Amino acid sequence: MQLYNTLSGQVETLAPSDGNALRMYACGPTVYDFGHIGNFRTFLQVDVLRRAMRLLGTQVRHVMNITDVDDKIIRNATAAGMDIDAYTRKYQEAFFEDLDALRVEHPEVVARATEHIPAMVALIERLAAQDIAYRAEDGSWYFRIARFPEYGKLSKKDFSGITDGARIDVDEYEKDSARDFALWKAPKPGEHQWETALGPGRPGWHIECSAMAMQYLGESFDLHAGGEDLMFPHHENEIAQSESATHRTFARHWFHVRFLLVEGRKMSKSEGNFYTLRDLLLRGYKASAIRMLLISAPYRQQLNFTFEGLAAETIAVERLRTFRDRIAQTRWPTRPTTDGGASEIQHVARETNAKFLEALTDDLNTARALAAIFDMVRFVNARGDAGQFFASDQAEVLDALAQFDRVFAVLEDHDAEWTRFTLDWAEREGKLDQAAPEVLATRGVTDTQIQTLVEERDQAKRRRDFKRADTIRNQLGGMGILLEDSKEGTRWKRK
RNA sequence: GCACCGGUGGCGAAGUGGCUAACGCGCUGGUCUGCAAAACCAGUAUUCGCGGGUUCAAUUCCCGCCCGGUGCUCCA
Repeated sequence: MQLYNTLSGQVETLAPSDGNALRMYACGPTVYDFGHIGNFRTFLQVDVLRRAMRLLGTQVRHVMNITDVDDKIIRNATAAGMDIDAYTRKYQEAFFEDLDALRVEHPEVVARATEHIPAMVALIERLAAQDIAYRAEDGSWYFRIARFPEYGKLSKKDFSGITDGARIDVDEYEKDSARDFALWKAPKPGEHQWETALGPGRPGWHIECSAMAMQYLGESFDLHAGGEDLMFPHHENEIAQSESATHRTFARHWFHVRFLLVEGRKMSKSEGNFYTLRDLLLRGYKASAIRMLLISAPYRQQLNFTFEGLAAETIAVERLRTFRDRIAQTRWPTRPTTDGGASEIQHVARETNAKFLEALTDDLNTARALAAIFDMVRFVNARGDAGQFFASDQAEVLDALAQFDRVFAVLEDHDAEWTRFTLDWAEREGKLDQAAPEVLATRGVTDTQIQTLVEERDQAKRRRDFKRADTIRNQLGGMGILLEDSKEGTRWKRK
């Protein structure tokens, strides 16, 4: 795997340093609200990376944190009159449901900040022992940036002008240098706090990732991932804390996912283009199409998320599924002459596999990987139409699709389940009015009902009662069902 | 303002110092079909934000400008 490393600014080989599992840490969500598509682009790209590594035969030990205590959580929980645990639990559950809907593999370890306070305290004490961490008058602890000359090496910033000792009161905390960042925050009245050797309070934001990453992956590990915004200050601070404490390289490889645009603009609530996954599912977009769109452009590219694009990916996913079904379900003829060698189609399937892997290992070029698959689809479909596809070709083509799907994970159709799940959720939350009418129309329709109508139409077709057959097709169409007649019978799918 | 990314057809996007500028979607025409759907075939950017430069040759390298994004203390 050749992967761009933010730290070096170069594309480098990514491999486990110890020859075993790739040890990777990815910054997870702050659970104060439902995840939006921007969050999920990052989680999906990390998913593509870990799936690609596994496809290459590398095991992965992936740790993800859940930030379940921070300013926003405290603010929102207080406003809701809730304990922070009760408040964050809801969003944690929702987060994992959303990951499942998007078929994002769960990390091997999920680490909650509130469950790792002792590890954070120990790390701060380790820094305090070197006088790198210091306690301010109010009881907060800060990291002395002047003691870490390499500060800025990840984000390529020059902080050499930072002077130590100048007392600047930039906010309500007192610190020695304006750039010094909080390791531990003294409690404010009524706030959730922990009694520790450092005094009462709660952790600063950055310390959790350092402490938990090192707890589960060791002081030095292979890869650290996150959204591009986290590069500074979050990741820079993690490096400073960790490397000051251990005098070892924290993470060797840094993976940052570029932000997406929505309809050509940055996504923000004030722009009115801010979407959670659930918003999109309620509008009738399929989870698989959302996954496909968010991973179709390479992670270093600023993807422009549009509804037109989402509709396009819905169709693209459908085309791949239709192709897979066609190859798998058709009774293909036996190859007339067998010279023992691989057929042209078998060659194409193998070449597709090779191109697919080559694209992925080239800095996760998902766009090129997809192009390889679609080239095969077009070629094989054409041969199939021409009667030049044989039963002996089936396995290798399906193999290529399977390999593709180990990374892209869009061929299995769980879309209707997740739409139904989201509708049930919306009903409980009193948000059903946000669902698109077409989505609501499909809601009560069961597979059995559809099957009955499909059979009735087939019978009508057999007695050449096309008027009746078309009536039923229209009826099904109104229920969001699309029919496909073929020699093997009638297939249906939800739009 | 400073730093770093990016601007490729109707939309999303790959890519390269010189071969017909991938792929997906859309659109137009055709084949197939009871009609559709699916699938296939053909067509759909003389051109890669704008201006200048380097070069035998630039979309690809350099400079300037315009536009978008990110960071500059807690937003994936």
